[in-house]
Amino acid sequence: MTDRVFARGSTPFRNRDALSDRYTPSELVGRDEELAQYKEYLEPVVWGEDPNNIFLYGKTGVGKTAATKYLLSALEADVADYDDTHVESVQVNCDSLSTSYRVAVAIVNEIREPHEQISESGYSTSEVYEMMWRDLDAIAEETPPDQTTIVLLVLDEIDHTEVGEDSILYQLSRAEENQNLQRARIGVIGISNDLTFSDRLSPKVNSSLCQKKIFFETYDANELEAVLEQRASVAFEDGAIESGVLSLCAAYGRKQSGDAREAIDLLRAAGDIARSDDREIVTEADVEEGRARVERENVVEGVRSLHEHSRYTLYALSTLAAEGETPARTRTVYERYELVCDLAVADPLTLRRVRDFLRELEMLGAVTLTEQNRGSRGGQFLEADIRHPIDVMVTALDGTIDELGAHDSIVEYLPE
DNA sequence: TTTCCACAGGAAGGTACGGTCT
DNA sequence: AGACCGTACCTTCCTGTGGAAA
Repeated sequence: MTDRVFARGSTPFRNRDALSDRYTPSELVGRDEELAQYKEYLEPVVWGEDPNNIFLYGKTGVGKTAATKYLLSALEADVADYDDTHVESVQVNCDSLSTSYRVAVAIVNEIREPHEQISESGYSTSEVYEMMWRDLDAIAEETPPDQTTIVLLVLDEIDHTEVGEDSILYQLSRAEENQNLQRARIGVIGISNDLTFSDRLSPKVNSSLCQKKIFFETYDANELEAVLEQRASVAFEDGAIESGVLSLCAAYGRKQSGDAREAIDLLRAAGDIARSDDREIVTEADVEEGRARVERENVVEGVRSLHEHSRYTLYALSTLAAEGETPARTRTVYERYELVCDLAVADPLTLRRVRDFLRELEMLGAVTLTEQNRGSRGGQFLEADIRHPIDVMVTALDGTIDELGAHDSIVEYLPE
């Protein structure tokens, strides 16, 4: 009777979802100045006037997206009380949308119903732009003719998109002069984690899209702790958090350049550890363990979604590490990589390509690369090493190792 | 100060693929 | 079916780099 697999035991959580990405707190802590300014810039919308284009910038996890969600939902709700104006927001995250074409497709698909979605290829760029304008205008068509329709287009992580002439940002900045829209009035809210992004824009686009700029200051230690306290008070039972836990998470967030999201993720991971241990109290030790676990999980998850040959590269480097041959220069890694390709019965790609893989793996946090320079007796080169213990790499690479067989050097690290 | 090493990584161009349109 | 489109993924070529040595 008692040997069930799942059971609810002790938990420190009251509402764990309050620590999720999707959760919008009822009040934003420590962002008073930014919110006041933001609100002022949105004011014309309340009056049914032409909206400002607004540009938010600041490091990751400092509340830009949260502030936007919070203010826009309030704005949409409050303007609904005035029957001469209708506000609607269209939100698109440009992460992984590196081309204008894809951003435009994403905007169209965001507006359209699921059964009318368009595919990500096949059209010309100008066709997609036309669809975009038509769809934006269509939002206004649905409202009574005497109503002013304002569409706020939120482009989150806008710094991931291209910026050249004819780019989507250029198109958006000229919507008015080109009379692309008949009825709808559009305001663009750009959100960037890259502080220098607006410098990359042409002066024309810059002055139009970055009409009103708001800089989101990095959270200082106090603000960060206040943010955590607020979330924790919703997420955890009273007294479930040992003193010191929050400041430890906050310190970690500070280290990640004031990133509240990282700090919150860490707090959640610590809570998860306590819960899986069937405890009601979260300790500082849980935070430490959570930190290691979060980092590992990111790597393991990341590696799974990598390109096949990128994993071969990591496999090659891991075997070198197991033999104590790291740090190893790119050339050495490449030679081992060629052996791995032999195992895989695959043609090896070029050295140039493997260099790209190594950089990619570095971004993921799986690999460290160090620049070396031995002058005229060796020149410049990179040295690579794995960033986590070999057994973590073996876990991350399990599918690949199953497929290719284990290299002698790593056999001892394989799970039973 | 100049030379030189050994590579890093940008640029350009090719191919294959999954799409749409007529 | 066949013309076109945008993109992922490669290769090839080549310029730039920074410190040790002369």
